[in-house]
Amino acid sequence: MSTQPPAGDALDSLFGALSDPTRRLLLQRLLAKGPATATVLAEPLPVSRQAVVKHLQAMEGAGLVTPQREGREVRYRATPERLASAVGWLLDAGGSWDRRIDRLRKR
Amino acid sequence: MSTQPPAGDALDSLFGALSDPTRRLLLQRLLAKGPATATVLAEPLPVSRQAVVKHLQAMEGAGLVTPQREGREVRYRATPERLASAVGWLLDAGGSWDRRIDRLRKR
DNA sequence: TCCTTGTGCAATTGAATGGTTGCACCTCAA
DNA sequence: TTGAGGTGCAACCATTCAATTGCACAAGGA
Repeated sequence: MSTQPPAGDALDSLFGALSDPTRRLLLQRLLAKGPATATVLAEPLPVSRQAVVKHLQAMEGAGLVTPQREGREVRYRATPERLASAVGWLLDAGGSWDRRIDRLRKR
Repeated sequence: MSTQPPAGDALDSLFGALSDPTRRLLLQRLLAKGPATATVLAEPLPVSRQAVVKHLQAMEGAGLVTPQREGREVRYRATPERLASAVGWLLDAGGSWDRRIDRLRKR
């Protein structure tokens, strides 16, 4: 039930969210170093805080991230469960067409 | 080397290609029923042939499909090897944060 | 109480995207 | 040789998207 039925729309926003390098970076950063606020996340990046906020909102829409208010700040936490949906679709589509996928299946 | 080096750009176009429902559909169709021309692929769809051509070009840019001229037609063949790149990145990013991914890893 | 810091909201801009139509060109079969 | 079917190219349009800026507002700390 959980890794199975990513309805079309969900896959749209999911893959869409992953198609941007900044967003992939944000996701990796959140996964590696834990929750953080948009302001902090924007610091090392060459874009404004607002830009980061928008990216995070897109990611939230895709279910990749969850905002959590704490006092006057908002920490975003990575919720990578949805990544499994993407993997699921890919394995499903790729099926047994590619040896490389079979290899990944079993690794 | 093969499932490894999805340089940023490659992932952009790859996930980007997968973020559109029509393109996912085309890919599945090509995988399921083998190579076909843009004209044929467009028939059951609610969009024009040219729209399909553009989608196929985007997919070609992502390495998901390869055009092959045969006489006066062009058959597009699915080349799902790149899907492994996507899966690779997802597993890498997801790491061991999600039980569901671990499950998929071993299935 | 002030003042600073972090968020949220809105308007704007420029570029990318998805789609269409029209037409020229090439290939092949009568 | 003529005509029909399949492609390719280009212009165009509407929508979405990434990003910026400016400003108002909430929450803590001095």
